[in-house]
Amino acid sequence: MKKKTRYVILGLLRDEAMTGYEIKNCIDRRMSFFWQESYGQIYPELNAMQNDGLLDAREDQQSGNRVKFRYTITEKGRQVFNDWMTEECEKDTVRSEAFLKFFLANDSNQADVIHHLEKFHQQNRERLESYEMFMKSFQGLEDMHNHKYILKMLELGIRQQHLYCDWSSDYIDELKNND
Amino acid sequence: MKKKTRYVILGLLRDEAMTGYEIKNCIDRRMSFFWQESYGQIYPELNAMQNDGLLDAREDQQSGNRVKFRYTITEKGRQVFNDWMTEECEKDTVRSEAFLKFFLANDSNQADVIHHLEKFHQQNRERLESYEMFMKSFQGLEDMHNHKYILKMLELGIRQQHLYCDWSSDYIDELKNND
DNA sequence: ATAAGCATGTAATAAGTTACATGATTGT
DNA sequence: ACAATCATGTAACTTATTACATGCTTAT
Repeated sequence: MKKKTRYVILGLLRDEAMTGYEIKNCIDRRMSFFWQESYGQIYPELNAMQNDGLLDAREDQQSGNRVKFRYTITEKGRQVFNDWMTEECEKDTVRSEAFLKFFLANDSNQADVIHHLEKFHQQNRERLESYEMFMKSFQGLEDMHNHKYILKMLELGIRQQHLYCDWSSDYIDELKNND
Repeated sequence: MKKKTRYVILGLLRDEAMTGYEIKNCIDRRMSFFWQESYGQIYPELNAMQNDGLLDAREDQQSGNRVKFRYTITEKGRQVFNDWMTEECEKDTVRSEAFLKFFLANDSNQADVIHHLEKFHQQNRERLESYEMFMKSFQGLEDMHNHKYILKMLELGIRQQHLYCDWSSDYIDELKNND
């Protein structure tokens, strides 16, 4: 898959100016169930995008000789984002080691499968809770309409987490009662 | 994520001897919702694994000067696979361009979102059908028990596809009725 | 004071895709 | 005859992760 780092950045900056660190954080906290980016992708890309005129950087001088950059999207940046929105989507790339193990297991691996299922269940419950908190943070907001698209994705994320939790918890019971 | 190519291969070869081409095919048809591998990963890895004594190759001489290799797992290969089964799972890596667009959209992209949702719905319906066919191919088999683990994953895959289809179809209706 | 989190960046390494090259077999 | 699918492999390229380096700010 072609790298999409610049579109994620552009998409997030449409709403508010952000630093590279905040961008990374936002992706990790809110988008982790369908996307990830590392600092090694984000920081060089921010510089390249500024170079291409897609972003403006506001330099926040902190005390000492350290600098902090808060980026804003330019008109050209909005254009590039909207052009990408129009393009066809490439196929997903997914790699889940847990699913791989679940799929390839046989009876000789039952104990390992139960262990991985328990971990899987716990992680998905935690993620579910964090999505529900994020969802609640929207409740009561005036400009709910502006967040319609995020909310719809969040709804899907929550339903997916429910599915994963239910499935793994039933599966654990089945395997344990089989002995 | 560390590459897992050898474990996928090992896992598939535990059940039956396969060629590299068949391995790729199997991953594409049955495991695509949580895993993918390309020929550029599979063929070099098969040679490395043979070198490491994890596989034996049976050379199927075809007419002409072409050769075809059917691989079998060795005892050492089974050991390596079982050791991996015991290891903790790394975090998933997922990249879905469609989800990214759904999440980052706003009203100015509504038409694009509807288009991508329709494509998304269609692709997921097709995938659902192919999983249901694969599921049916197990029905009536004597050794159902041996496929318990695959069936459980298939069940999850089918439920996930249902969720994606239902969600996207509702979402399309919502967006269309909003005009 | 000190730990956790905020903040930016690069270089080395690893992983993964794609295009290319080749040719056999099977079904229509 | 022709197309689709079976079949193997490599080289060039792109993408992504990780470890390292540095130092500020905020809350306890």
